[in-house]
Amino acid sequence: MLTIGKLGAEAGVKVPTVRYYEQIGLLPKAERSAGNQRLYGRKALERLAFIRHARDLGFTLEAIRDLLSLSDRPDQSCAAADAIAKAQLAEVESRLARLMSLKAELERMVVQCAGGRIADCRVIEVLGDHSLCATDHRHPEGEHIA
Amino acid sequence: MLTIGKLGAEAGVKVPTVRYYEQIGLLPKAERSAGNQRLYGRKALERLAFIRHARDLGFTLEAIRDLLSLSDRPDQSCAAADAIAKAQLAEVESRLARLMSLKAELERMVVQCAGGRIADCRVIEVLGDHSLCATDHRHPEGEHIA
DNA sequence: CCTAATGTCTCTAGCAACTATATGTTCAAG
DNA sequence: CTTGAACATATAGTTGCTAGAGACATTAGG
Repeated sequence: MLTIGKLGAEAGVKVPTVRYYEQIGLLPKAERSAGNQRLYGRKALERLAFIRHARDLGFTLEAIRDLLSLSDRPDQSCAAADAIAKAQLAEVESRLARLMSLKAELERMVVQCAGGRIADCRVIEVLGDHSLCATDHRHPEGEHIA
Repeated sequence: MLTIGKLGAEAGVKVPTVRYYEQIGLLPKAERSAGNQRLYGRKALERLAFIRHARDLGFTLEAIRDLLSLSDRPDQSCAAADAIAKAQLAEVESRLARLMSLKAELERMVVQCAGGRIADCRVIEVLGDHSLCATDHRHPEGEHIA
């Protein structure tokens, strides 16, 4: 049996985060020792590693909640899990596309800064006037990049 | 003079967000009409557009605060603005790199899902076992992608 | 066996950057 | 002159944690 600290270290998750996951119901309530400390077995470690890994991949906790509830019922079709992963992939792709154009714009901003005065600063100038953009970053619905 | 709604529409920023920016001091306190409604001129619109655009580029409000205070004193060197933009560029590049490897992994996850049962689901399997990753996404310091 | 250090417990509050909700006031159109 | 949209304030909620306070548990050293 692992204490919360060992568990966190094994899974690469901080202790308060583990408690937080329990609090919001992503992890089941842990067994307790005689002295009221949380104790975890191998199953909890696997579940936490799953969560950690999915977070790394950019899944939201809500998506992870869905994936976990799917994997808790292993005899159903994998279509739902596939759909979640595909949605995640689509989101990653769109973030990628946006970031690439941002990178291009930032590079344009940065090149010409050779110590001039602010008044001539390309950075400030570009930021002040959207029409100088090469690409169009308008968002459909208040969506901002993270 | 524009009311807050027109201003927001012009700049592509929602009304509560404009008020929020005023509250945290990114925008100066607006003039008020006889009936206590905020009124904005062209300068405020430009400042808001600047903020909006910088947010689109992924700058934090703190970075934007710095950029704004730089542009308020236009006779200094543009080195500081350049540094902020370069830091932003570096961050964008690192996000890009991570996202590209995530994309690859998600694609690997998704391909093999042809309606099998959850028990054999590649999505769940890959998420459950980090060792199946082609690439290594471990973070140096608890840093998670947004 | 005792002590000191570390680890754990709960609870609350804070972070970014907004967004939503509730309740009330002002303004412009018909 | 009335109605309804747009405005005002204030508070609380969102996501995914992180940090702090103050008290109890456990473990390693002497």
